[in-house]
Amino acid sequence: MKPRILVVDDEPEIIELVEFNLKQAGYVVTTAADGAEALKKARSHTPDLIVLDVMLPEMDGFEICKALRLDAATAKIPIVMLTAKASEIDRVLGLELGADDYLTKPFSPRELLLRVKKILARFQAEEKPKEQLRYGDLLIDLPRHIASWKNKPIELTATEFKLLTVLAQRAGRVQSRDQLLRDVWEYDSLIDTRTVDTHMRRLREKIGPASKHLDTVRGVGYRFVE
Amino acid sequence: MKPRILVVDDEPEIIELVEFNLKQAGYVVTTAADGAEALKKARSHTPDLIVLDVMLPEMDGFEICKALRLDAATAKIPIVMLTAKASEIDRVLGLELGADDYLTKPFSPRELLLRVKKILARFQAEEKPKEQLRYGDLLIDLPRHIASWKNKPIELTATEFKLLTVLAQRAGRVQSRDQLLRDVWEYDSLIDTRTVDTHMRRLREKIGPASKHLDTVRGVGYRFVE
DNA sequence: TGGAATTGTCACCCAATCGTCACACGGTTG
DNA sequence: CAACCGTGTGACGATTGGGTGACAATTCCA
Repeated sequence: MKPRILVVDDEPEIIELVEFNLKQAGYVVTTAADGAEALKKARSHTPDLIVLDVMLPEMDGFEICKALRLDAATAKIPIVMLTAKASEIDRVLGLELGADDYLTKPFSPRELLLRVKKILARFQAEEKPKEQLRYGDLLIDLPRHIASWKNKPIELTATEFKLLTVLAQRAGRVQSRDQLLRDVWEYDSLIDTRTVDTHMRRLREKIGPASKHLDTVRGVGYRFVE
Repeated sequence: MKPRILVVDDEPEIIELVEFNLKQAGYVVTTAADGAEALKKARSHTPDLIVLDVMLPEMDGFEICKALRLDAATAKIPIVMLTAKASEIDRVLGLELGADDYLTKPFSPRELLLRVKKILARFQAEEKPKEQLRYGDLLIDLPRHIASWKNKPIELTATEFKLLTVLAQRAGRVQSRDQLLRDVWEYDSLIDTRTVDTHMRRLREKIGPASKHLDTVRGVGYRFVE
């Protein structure tokens, strides 16, 4: 699963440069041009890391950083700040803002990649994602990529498995179709299709009795219930 | 409601000084002289903030800090560290320990008060948009998209749920029909319909006894009362 | 290369849900 | 006391959202 990175900058050239290099390196990149957009996307996409320029119109990087830290949904996302002045560094890394790393402009793409990689490694090591999810007779084994019901394996395709996994990992919480399209399909969806529904149907067929875990919440999305 | 502060130090004079000043400033103060006592009181009192000396016999401040962070019951309590050496500051504030602020000894009471006040303000601001709303026996769980009365789930449609949510989030304040149309239906219309009324009726029917929370304010709109 | 498996999209259908209306009710006003 | 206004209520037709089957495109794999 590729790490997702949100890049926040108002200068299109910088965005392009950063986006290109990060994508090249195998990350999934979203971008935002201002504070409001950044906060919104940080909330909805829950990226694994945020690259944040200090110099922004309206709401500056400091404020965005603070706002991100205050929201439980985004508080733990590591932040790399892009700053023009060396004098800002203390503030950036300090208590008040708590960014996780910084780069002074101009910076080399290689350098950025190094930092990003380092930080992601640190944070990934920190949180050990569960390798197995068990709900009653349903067992989902992430590394083996196997789901089973009463110890009998269920044949699932890659997409179906991922869909089930994403839902199970957020057990209890309703996931909108948009969210699922993003997290399972890595679309930046604006399109309206029945794709999610169809896959839910196939998934339900295949997992048979275990489909009691898969709730439809009309008008909202789907939910995995325990 | 006065914020509660736990002060941990082994020197009686310091304790006395700090306690006096904090009480003077309107805080409720508890004290602890060693690590074991500190952890115990942090657990049982769940203070809003902890003032923690680094230099302690047996278990030092670093260890206490770590222990506090590891226990879910105390992990989120902000900590102000008292430290003798400037060289320790990095470690205190760093990822490993994650204290929220520090003071180097000797410090002035005024300074301590300032820090405490600042941090408490920050954490109060953090009172984020809640994920759950509870009013007596009525529970509204936003991410799960479930409302329940005395732990028994209430079947609500998407619109009804949103209506209830919007009213509950603005509990106490009257919402006009126009406001509700905007916030729940995302209409920008000035049209005059009985839509809101009808949905209020359906909502009241479904939530049964909990409808005592839903007031009609004649000529104005509706209000959620606690 | 060719057949099988997988995937995304579409058209259709049905039930749940929604918005609206006509009317009933009750408090308010003159 | 009667007209009036605002809200509650019951009913109904329209709309919507999601399940379903089918199909073509794509990928996979031998």
